[in-house]
Amino acid sequence: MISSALNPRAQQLLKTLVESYIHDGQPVGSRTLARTSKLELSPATVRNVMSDLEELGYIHAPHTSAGRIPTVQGYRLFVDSLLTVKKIRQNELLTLEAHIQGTGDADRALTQASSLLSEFTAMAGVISLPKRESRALRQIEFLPLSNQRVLAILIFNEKEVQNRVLQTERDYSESELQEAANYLNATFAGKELSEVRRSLLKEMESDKENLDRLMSTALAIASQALADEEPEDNEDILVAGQTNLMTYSEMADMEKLRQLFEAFGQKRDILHLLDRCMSADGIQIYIGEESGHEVLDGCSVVTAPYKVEDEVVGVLGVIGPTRMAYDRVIPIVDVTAQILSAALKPQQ
Amino acid sequence: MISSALNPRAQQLLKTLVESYIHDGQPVGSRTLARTSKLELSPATVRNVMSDLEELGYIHAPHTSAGRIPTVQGYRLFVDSLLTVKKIRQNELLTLEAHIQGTGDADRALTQASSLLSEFTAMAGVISLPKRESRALRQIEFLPLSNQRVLAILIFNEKEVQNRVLQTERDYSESELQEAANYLNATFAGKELSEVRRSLLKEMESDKENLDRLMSTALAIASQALADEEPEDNEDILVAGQTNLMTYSEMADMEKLRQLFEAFGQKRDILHLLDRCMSADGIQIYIGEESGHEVLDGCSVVTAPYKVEDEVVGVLGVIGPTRMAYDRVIPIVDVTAQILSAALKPQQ
DNA sequence: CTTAGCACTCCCGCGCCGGGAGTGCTAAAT
DNA sequence: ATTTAGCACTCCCGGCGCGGGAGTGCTAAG
Repeated sequence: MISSALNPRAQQLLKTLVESYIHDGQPVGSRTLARTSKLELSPATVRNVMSDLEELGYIHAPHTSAGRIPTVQGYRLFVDSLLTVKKIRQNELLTLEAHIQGTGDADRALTQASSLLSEFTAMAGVISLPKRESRALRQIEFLPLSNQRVLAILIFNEKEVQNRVLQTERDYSESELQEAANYLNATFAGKELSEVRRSLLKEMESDKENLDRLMSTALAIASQALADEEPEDNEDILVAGQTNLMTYSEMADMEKLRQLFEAFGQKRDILHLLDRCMSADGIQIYIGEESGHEVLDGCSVVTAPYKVEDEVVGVLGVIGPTRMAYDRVIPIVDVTAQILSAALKPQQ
Repeated sequence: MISSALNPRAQQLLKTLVESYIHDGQPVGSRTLARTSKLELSPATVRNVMSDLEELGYIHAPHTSAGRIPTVQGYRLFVDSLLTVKKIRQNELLTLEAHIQGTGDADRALTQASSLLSEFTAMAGVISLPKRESRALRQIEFLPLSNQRVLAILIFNEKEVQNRVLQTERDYSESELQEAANYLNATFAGKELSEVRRSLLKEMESDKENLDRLMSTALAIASQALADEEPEDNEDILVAGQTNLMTYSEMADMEKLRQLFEAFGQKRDILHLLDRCMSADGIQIYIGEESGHEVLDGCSVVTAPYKVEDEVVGVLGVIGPTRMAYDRVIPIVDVTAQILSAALKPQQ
């Protein structure tokens, strides 16, 4: 038995083993490993080291007489301290800049990011939509519809528009609504949404009796229009290139793949995972079971948060088989996050 | 050789054969067929008939000594003139009504329709979004943004809201925009979009010189705001439950399935197919290669158009393996289309 | 501690074989 | 003339055994 801290030679061998397995997907034996690693060792020596590595849980053999493949723990050690990441390719960098930074449209930038991630890695690209916290109400409009319904249009910040149909207790005339809107705009424009809600409530509480008709109308409708922020809508993700995953032999199990795709569709699980990555402020990697989600068994997730004005607002990344080219994927995810952050910087 | 019109007995046998194959997915032999069909015939007689059916191209044997399976032509004859469709199940009917008709929201009704189609058939549900032709402009609003950009909000019909960011030649003040909007609303509200565009152009042409500042502002911005209708946006489809397809053994070919999913993602091909179904005004079925799209090889598509005010505005349907329970699927698609049509009827 | 040698294990592809299912043909029966 | 029984034949499919190859663990020598 050997001390559980690995000596440099064992590390080097583990590194080459993982690289070799990632490269061609087959268990690596002592002979190949002896040849591939720069160390001048005989297969027999290598075998001894491999035996130790197995005992420590970094690699394991699928059966008695096959080579070894990395365990999750092995991958973990590999990405944490053995990996030498490559530089991102020049043309990839240029394409990312052109397609993400180029467009002024934030939504489009997100879509592009996810889609380019999937394209460059040949796996699935994911991105969580930015949480928009400080939404200043800029303007509010009401339009009467038939049957006691009112269309409310809310405009936030620069150019975010939201509209919803309200069911009201009676029909309102156009001018009535116009007045209400005018009042609300005068009172609340430029204020934070949460603040608006608060003062709205206060106002309704306090002056209950001596409200004039106009104000009571305005408040009644406004409170409904601003009621609960749509709960799920901003909790959302974009997935691109999921079909890429179908080309990997390790994803051949149709039923497991189905469940994975299902998870992409439901978005819930994936979203939770991405949310967890928000806290860390660099590259975050979940290998296989580490994610804690059954469906991601056999998959790894590489993510990086992206920021607006130095505050993390979302996460992007890729999902693919555990056996992925981390040395290429990591810089791609990293750079994409940076470029996206730059692209989302509010104009001047 | 037998006359190419099938005698009743051959038809009956073909019918039972297809039913049997659809039911358990295995080539049907003469013995089973003789037993299953209500006709009192010996396997030998059945074999003779089967031989004829094969010669006519309705069935074929995967290899010398397996039973027969229907060809595309066989399926075609089956659905065209042999099939006896079942009644839709009561609980399915109720669920459809509750979830599609129940909600007042048109968008939600479409999503529900597609998703219920997939749920009830255990295949993929598709629906093409309704083409909205007569879009009366109801109101138009402008808001100034930074850097010579203007946010235009267009409201159509009842409650359709659209917004776009315009790049203008100079900055406009809020009041300037307000005036322009007022003018436009007064002039064009309630008119057809196409008509608005036409008179807008005419006005710009004719009075070029003696326009006052207000009108020229209004026209300049409006022409841009209404410029080209977003070209692709309404050309869209919803797909639900594609993962269902992964459970069918006939979809086991991963690469083909990948291409199919890719087609769902691109939407182009599927959309074209659905568009073709718009013309027919009842159930439309494409079996296997009949669709003309390579990716749909081995798949069948069952569609029905849905209407608003007696005019076809879209198509819904399901996509699944050619070997599907047509007798159950057809009424489901049919009824769903009817319920959706009813649900989309403009209120009162 | 490293290495050569060696016996051993296990997978994998291959060919073989026998059973089962279903066919087509022929000749007899209706 | 159609239907049917009988029969030989074909083909798939699963199981089996076999040999080769790859890789291991152990032992003993360097």
